[in-house]
Amino acid sequence: MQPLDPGFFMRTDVVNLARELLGKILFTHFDGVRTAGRIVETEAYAGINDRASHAFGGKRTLRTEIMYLPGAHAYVYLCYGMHHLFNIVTGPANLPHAVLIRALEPLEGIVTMQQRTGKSQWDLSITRGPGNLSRALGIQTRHSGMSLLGEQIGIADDGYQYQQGQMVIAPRIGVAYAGEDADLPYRFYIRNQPFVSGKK
DNA sequence: CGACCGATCGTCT
DNA sequence: GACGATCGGTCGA
Repeated sequence: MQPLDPGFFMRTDVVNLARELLGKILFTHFDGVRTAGRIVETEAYAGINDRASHAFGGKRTLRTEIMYLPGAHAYVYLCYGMHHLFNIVTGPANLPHAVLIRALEPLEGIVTMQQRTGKSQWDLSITRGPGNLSRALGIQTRHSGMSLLGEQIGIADDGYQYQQGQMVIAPRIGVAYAGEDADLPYRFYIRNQPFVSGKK
């Protein structure tokens, strides 16, 4: 178990990067409590030329300014008024690329995850879907802009690697508003992995 | 199964 | 004032 090379987050090929994040570990360490899970589903958001990206057209607002930070920062925003969606900012400063983490296989702190999500029994939905996994790991919009190279939130590598044949490439979910870009093959997930979101 | 719907609120126009 | 990078429930076939 070791942190990723910081240079990994500075790469400009966000789509490849999203695929390579499959199998890595997302962890949080808040108030002495650690929770972690293996990333099994991601989506790439390719900056100013991607109609599905909050930074499309070079849009800069108080919220999206975080996307323009250099790589290895968290971009967290509130969706539908209730879900905190966690993204990894990638690339150099002022290249607003990001990878949305959509699902995890729980690894550590499962009891804490159940407490945070209010689930009394084992349930696949605990880290299935971007809103659910953020709740399980305690990630909120107040963490937007936080470094992923510190103690509290980060990406780790335990050497586990999925085979190419286990990875599925697909269009992103919930971006119909993006016109043609809604069909871009920017979603990556592990075949037959029960925590992967989406229908069936 | 699939389609639809309500919850809920920060952000931007 | 409108709108979501969602989720979980309901309803009908």
